Amino acid sequence: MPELPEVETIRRKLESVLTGRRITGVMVRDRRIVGHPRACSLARGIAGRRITGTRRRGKYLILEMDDRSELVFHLRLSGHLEFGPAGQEPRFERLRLVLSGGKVLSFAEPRVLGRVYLVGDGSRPSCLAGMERMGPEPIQPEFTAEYLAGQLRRKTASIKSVLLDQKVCCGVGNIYSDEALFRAEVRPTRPAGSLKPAEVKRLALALRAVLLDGIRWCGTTLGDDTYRLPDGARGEFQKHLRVVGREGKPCRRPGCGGTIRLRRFGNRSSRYCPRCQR
DNA sequence: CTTGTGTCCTGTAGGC
DNA sequence: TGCCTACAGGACACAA
Repeated sequence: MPELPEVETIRRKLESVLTGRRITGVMVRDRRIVGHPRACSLARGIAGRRITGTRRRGKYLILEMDDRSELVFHLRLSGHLEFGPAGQEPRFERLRLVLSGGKVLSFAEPRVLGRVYLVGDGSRPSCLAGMERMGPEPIQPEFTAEYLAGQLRRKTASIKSVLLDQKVCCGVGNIYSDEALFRAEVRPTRPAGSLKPAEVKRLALALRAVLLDGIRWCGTTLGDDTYRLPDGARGEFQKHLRVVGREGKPCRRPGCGGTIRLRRFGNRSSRYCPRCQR
């Protein structure tokens, strides 16, 4: 699932190949993926524009246009962006941008949960309010142990669900929250407000470290599903996961001897080592 | 405000 | 073989 490291990897790959290219054609193949404005307005609005750069905010990927408008993608669970020559469009393609130089950027999304938005200079549609309210990037210096402690204070919800709250730490999803909690030796079911200062500090550092590792290894491609780089390549971070995808296997911490457990609470699954996460 | 639950979506895996 | 159900889960609406 595309989380911060996956979206950042996609952004870095697209930055070099998209910047300077003009959008010569737009094909909305499924209008349900257009979040704002209407499909026809979005198509009209970006046709003929030149892409001047890319940005990322949390799990949102933003293409900057020469008229200061922005094309904003959210890949949700199964969305991916594919860049390549015309004529090689992927399965489940929902939006196609035909680009100068004979290239195509395809937004493919089997589950139709992902969205694309066109945001004009200054205008802020209410459907993107979530992006406006988003907390700091966990890989930026302002994401400190003190900040995190303030966010966790007096909260009774599980630390796992608080980590998934984009207002607290944006870009974190199910995979990287489990991995960060393992590295910090904190059990996902712990009430957020019950973490001791040392645990909060470990968690802030672990979040940062695991997200940077994820970027370093170009994201996580589990099995054959979903996440790929824009050229179809796989990420490599799945080789370095310590709990995700390791249910029933021995804990990797030297001398631990525990077995990684899978537990469902709320309506999502968590993996953790019951021996070293307390 | 906080917290938990349901909903959107559809392909795929697994059971029988 | 083929049908059916559970599951994957990010964001948000909504209820308590």
